[in-house]
Amino acid sequence: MESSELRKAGLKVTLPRVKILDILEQSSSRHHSAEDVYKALLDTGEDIGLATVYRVLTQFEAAGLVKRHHFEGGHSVFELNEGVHHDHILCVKCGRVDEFVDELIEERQKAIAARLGYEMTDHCLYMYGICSACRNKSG
Amino acid sequence: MESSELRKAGLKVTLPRVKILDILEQSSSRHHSAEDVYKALLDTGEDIGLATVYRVLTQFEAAGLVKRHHFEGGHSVFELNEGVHHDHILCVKCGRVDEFVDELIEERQKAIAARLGYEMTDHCLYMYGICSACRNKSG
DNA sequence: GATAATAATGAGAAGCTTTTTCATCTGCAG
DNA sequence: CTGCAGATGAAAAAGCTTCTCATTATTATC
Ligand SMILES: [Mn+2]
Ligand SMILES: [Mn+2]
Ligand SMILES: [Zn+2]
Ligand SMILES: [Zn+2]
Repeated sequence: MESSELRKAGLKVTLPRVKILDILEQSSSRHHSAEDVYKALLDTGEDIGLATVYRVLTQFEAAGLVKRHHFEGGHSVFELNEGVHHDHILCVKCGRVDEFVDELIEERQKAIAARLGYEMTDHCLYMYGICSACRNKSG
Repeated sequence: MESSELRKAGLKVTLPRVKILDILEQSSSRHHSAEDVYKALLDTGEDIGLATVYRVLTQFEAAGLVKRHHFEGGHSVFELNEGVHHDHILCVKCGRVDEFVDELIEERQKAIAARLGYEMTDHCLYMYGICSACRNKSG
């Protein structure tokens, strides 16, 4: 239940927070912009302000409930934090997103950070390309 | 000489383009925001508009003269395109940037894209951490 | 269940980076 | 040298995100 997750995260259980968490958990897609979430709220008849959506998503991020990404194009994209790190590959034609994990890459990254004297706090790997569906469509 | 590089890229040799290319080539740092370039122009007494800086950098990117990156924080960062792909690790305290290439990671990325059915067009790996200088300073 | 203290919300204004508009200017082909 | 396509600068606008502040909701306490 959402309310216990919110309480566990040290957040008051308010209607906007419950509804936003609900959308993140129930939606068929994993990656949402703030605008996506806002529109989904409107669709379900909830009258929640865009400023609140941004605020709540930022709080969820601080609480570790969601992860924020910066896919090409500048704006932020959020997804539920399931606790397992993964990276992304995006189709530049249709916006499809696939996720993957590669332990060998993760290891190499750690080694590189260590060699360059950094204590790594975060890392992200974005690949961009044309998915097979889009290649079949447009040649 | 800058003018021949510009001509080779199919761009008219104008004062703003020459000066901006000059800054990218002469500056001690490799990675510049549009604002950085604009300020550097002001410092050298050139009265070139910020809109022109953005326009020219975007044209340079299209011409392959520079690479654009999106480091954490949203705004674009530009560097001269020396033709060799590389990735970046950034210090979240002081903003230091180091560059690296890892052939093994590059290979794995290609394999992953192929496995997921993508024809890769671009990829970037960003690591964030605390550099050794900053760790020694603040414990 | 009612009350008070505290935190959250919504609407709109504002902030920041980047792009667009448009009148003026400039590089360069002829 | 001339003329014109293309480039420029200033200001306005766009797009995403954050801030402000008056109002409202939640939660701890009685
Ligand atoms: Mn994901
Ligand atoms: Mn670089
Ligand atoms: Zn696609
Ligand atoms: Zn540092």
